[in-house]
Amino acid sequence: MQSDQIKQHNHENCVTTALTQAAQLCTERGVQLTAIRQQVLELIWADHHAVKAYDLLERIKPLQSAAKPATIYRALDFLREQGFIHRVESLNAFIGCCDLKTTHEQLLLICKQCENVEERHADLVMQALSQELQNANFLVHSKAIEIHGICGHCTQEKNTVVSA
Amino acid sequence: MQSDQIKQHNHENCVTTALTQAAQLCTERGVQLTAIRQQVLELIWADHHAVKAYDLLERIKPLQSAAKPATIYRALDFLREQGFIHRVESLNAFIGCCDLKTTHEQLLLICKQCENVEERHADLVMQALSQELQNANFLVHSKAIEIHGICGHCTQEKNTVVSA
DNA sequence: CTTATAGTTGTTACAATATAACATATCACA
DNA sequence: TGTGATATGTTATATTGTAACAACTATAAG
Repeated sequence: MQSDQIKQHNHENCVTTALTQAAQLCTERGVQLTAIRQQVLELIWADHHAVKAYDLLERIKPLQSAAKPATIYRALDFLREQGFIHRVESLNAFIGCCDLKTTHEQLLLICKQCENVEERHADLVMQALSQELQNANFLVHSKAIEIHGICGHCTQEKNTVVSA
Repeated sequence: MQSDQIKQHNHENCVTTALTQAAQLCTERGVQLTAIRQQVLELIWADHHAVKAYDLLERIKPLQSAAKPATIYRALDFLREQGFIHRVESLNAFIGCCDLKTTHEQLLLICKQCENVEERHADLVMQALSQELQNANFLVHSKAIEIHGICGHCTQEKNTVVSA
């Protein structure tokens, strides 16, 4: 409902771009973007919400009537390995990665109200974080940085107050 | 095994401090640190690893033979509400909070090898993050910042290299 | 004291999330 | 066209977490 107002972007672009880039990267890497994998990726990109594995399972059944949990989890594993999606740890859910070209470890802003998940590079945060980890002599394998709250669009809806 | 070497601190202090402070805060707040809740908190503080709910269930059974999943999850809910423990989202597990006095949202460094979880304030990171969130006009409710990798102690064990 | 009430725990059942293991099918290239 | 690697089908089960309602306990007001 209110999430429609948030889509001030042409979401078709997101989907098309994501799928095109994924297909291209798979070719480059010599891995297979099979029908199932592509369908799962498309379903994840249906909107900017995080999607749960069993929801994906329900949604893919019209296309893949034999689909079982393993079907979905395997596709998700593949898509994650290839860096096409993120797992949102604090939601047990998955979102499409907006930026297949550059880095992968980003800030996720998760709106409790419209449920949209926004990915941000947040270079300064990442820089400070790298420094901190270096100080700690900690060798990073992966990062999960997930912030829950209310996004700008949703606060504006209620308050009609725009801060700077 | 190797985690023993990491304990270059007297862990008794951690436990005692945590339990004493928790008891005191409960009194101040007029909430009850019941036997079950205290036992769960103690079990969580057994070491600096994140503990899973069903492991806690097994461990508490000698003390509370009637314990069921709900027993544990209720205690965990209470301890979290009071800020005595953190949930580690990316592990579906729980750790004791080292700092009951000040802020709560800290950096968690999770070692894949010794499985210790270190909590860090990382003020500069948090500062940069606050700025980023303000820029995004995002109203924070909670943060999960979890870094997986190899901790300083474990890398030293292998390499005998100490960086600065 | 005693009794009302909020808070806590007991108990059963089940929902939601995820993986293991092995059989079968398909792809991609020699 | 056969062969090894990759992907999928299938069954079963492990793991994590909640719902709902009954029974008990602490506490504090009368």
